[in-house]
Amino acid sequence: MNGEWKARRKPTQARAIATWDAIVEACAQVLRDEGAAAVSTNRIAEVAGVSIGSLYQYFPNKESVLLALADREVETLRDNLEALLRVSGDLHAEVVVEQVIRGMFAMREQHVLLMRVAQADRDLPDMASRRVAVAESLRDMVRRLLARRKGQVREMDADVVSFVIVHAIQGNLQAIDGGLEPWFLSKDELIDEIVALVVRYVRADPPAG
Amino acid sequence: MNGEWKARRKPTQARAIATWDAIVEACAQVLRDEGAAAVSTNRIAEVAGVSIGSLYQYFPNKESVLLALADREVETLRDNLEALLRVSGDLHAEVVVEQVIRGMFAMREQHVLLMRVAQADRDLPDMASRRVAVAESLRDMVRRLLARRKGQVREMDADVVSFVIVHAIQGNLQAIDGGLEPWFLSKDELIDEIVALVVRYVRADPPAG
Amino acid sequence: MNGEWKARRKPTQARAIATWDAIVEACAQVLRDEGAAAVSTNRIAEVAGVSIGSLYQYFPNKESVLLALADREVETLRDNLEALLRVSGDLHAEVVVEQVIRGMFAMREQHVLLMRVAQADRDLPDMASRRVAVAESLRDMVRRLLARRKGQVREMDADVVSFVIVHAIQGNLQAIDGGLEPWFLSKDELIDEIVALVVRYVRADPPAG
Amino acid sequence: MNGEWKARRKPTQARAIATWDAIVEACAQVLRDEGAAAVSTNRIAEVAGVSIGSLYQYFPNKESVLLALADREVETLRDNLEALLRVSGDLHAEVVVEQVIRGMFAMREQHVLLMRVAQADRDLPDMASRRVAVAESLRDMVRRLLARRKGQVREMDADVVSFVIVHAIQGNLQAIDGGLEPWFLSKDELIDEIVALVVRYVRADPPAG
DNA sequence: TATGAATGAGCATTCATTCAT
DNA sequence: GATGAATGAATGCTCATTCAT
Repeated sequence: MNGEWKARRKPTQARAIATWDAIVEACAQVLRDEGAAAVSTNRIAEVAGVSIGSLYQYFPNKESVLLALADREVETLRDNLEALLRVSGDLHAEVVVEQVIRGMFAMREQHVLLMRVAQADRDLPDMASRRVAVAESLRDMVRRLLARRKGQVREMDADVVSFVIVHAIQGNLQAIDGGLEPWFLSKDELIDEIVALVVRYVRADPPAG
Repeated sequence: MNGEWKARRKPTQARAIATWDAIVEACAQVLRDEGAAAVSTNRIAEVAGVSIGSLYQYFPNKESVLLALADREVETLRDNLEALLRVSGDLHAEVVVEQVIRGMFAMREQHVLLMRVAQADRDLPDMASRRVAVAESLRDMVRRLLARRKGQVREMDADVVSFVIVHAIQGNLQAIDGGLEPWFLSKDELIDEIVALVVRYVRADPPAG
Repeated sequence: MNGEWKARRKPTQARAIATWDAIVEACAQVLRDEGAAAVSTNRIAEVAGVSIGSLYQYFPNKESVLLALADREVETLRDNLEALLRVSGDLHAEVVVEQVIRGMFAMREQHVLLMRVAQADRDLPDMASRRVAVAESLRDMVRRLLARRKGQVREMDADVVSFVIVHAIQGNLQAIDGGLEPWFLSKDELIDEIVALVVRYVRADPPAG
Repeated sequence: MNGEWKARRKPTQARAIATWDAIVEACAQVLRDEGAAAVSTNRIAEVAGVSIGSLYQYFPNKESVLLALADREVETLRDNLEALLRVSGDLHAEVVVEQVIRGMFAMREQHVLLMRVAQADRDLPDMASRRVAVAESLRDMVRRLLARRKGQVREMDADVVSFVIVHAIQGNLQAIDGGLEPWFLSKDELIDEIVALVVRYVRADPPAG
């Protein structure tokens, strides 16, 4: 172990960049196809088609490769969220909520990887900040969506509500790709139900009486 | 690796049972006190005060020990849930929801262990069934609580709703003990907010018009 | 690296002792026959006819093997010195000095090993104490020899004189087995000359005038 | 490994000489500041501010760099000795002996580096010749000092005596900077005592009777 | 039945050296 | 000539598992 969890340097020469990317991508691939337990520097180098020495030229240790992968995934997650926000326009709340959830769902499928990385080394201190980054990005998106619909939703603390929503959705999505998908519930039905959960949570209360 | 994930046998003789328990407890202890990375058969045997040979007399491999521990924890989780149900009586919905969430929260704190085991070897196929067992137990509790309050809640599919509720809660609790607890939200406030989420989700809709 | 430089434990079972000894002896052999650069845990285990795992069962790291070897050599050095003292009887100073030097010389030849170990890892902090132990043992022997010949030698500080003598001899012996043996000087002539050096150093001064 | 232990060539162009020197100096620096274990071609090149490729342009392998450094140090040692001889003039024997020892001592302190190099790779065959060179230089100096004082010293074989003297001194100096400096003896006292050793060794014998 | 000595595949990491640019 | 990306053999060490006693 080493104490440095950052990549030694993000190289600038073309060939070096290719190697760097190949290593991170190989890490992704191994994690995706062979599971967290199979992630070893030797395997990564092998899959990357690169010598073990090259791997250590760019990364001071195994953890730093995982961290680099996590950063890459956080990056693309953010891009996806921006795209989602851009298209969500001024649609009605229920529609947009469904869109968001479907979006998160799609992202999840696409980013199981990130979750695996994040969990793969939960003892690794710097991984925590990546988990925070993911949560923050999602929460930020929800906050902005709600802000655009001031009239349609009840008065509430945007920070709190967005936190609860994001993690309620995450919890349900996680249940599914953790293999907990139940026989009585299709993926689409589940999404409809989560929409109901969220919409009921934020919609304006009926006038008392 | 071995292909068998079950304990070789749950022994019946008194001394053998003691040994078996000591091993599982040692596994729990190491996991709790030294972290998932420290869990090794040699360490478990050492902490259990048992020779490595004895460990392998009762368990065919490392994974089976973790599985046995998971089973033990699932068992006590179920007991805790039963207790919760017994005391929840006929309280008003909001009160009981809060109770349930606090209960789940307490259990989580108490059962971090189970979560750690469950995650510790997510590649281990048989661990999935334990995760299912946990989810099922929780869902069952929620279903029974809702059933007792037919009048206070809207018409709905108990299976679906209990699924969504359990995982919405789980997602939020997970966020907290994953270190995502945000500055703007105390644990108690979060619980209040989850109560709101659930209550709004299940409460009878106001008459249209 | 590990921080522990001691053998994990000196075993008591017969088979275990045999393994322990085989490892230390293999270390000696590699050091003697293949040089300090060839000393690796894998090579030691191989030469010992033992698996690498067994080596690490008894020694926490490479350095501790070298240290154990150093201790073994210090031990036999002490035994040799005791023997030398026992036979030196009440011989005349010059004779006994020659004997001592020949003794040290013989030991040196026999203990090149110890010197190699001691130097092999001079960065290893605990090795220093072994070097001290060697020097102390030799000095102690000289001190005792001088004490027995009070009348034949001048008045002097035994600590100081024994220190100077031991290292003067060591320096010359070292020169030889460091490959510095010169064409103009046979080993025997050198010994005679060192005898002269020491005898002249300690003999009673002629009465002034 | 390569079989060639000499520098590929000592370059003649100004810029090339600068590079060559930078590499040797960097080697010295690493050895001095970071210890023998830290000496690697990559580190040397880095400290020299030179690419690893350039290092291998001038030196066929790592050992040749150490050898070049050893040569440089032998060179300055010789210069120092010449200076010492020049100033020693016609002083009385005891005074000059003390001066010599102090001189050797100072040189040792200054040339720990050389000793470290010499020891750093004692398996390297060509390093032996550098050790010989050091010994020869010192012996030569002693021989010349004695020659100038023919009348004050006894009849003796200059080669033999100078050899014994040099290594007797070396042995004692080595003891000190090997960390064997004892509580009962200050550095100055030790030097006084070595002076006594040498003076008694070479002084004319009293007339028999 | 219990013990613990022994095994060895496997992992993270280093470093001397080469060679395309 | 200089650069530095790339190589890969080798090293220290861990840990699940077996088996003789």
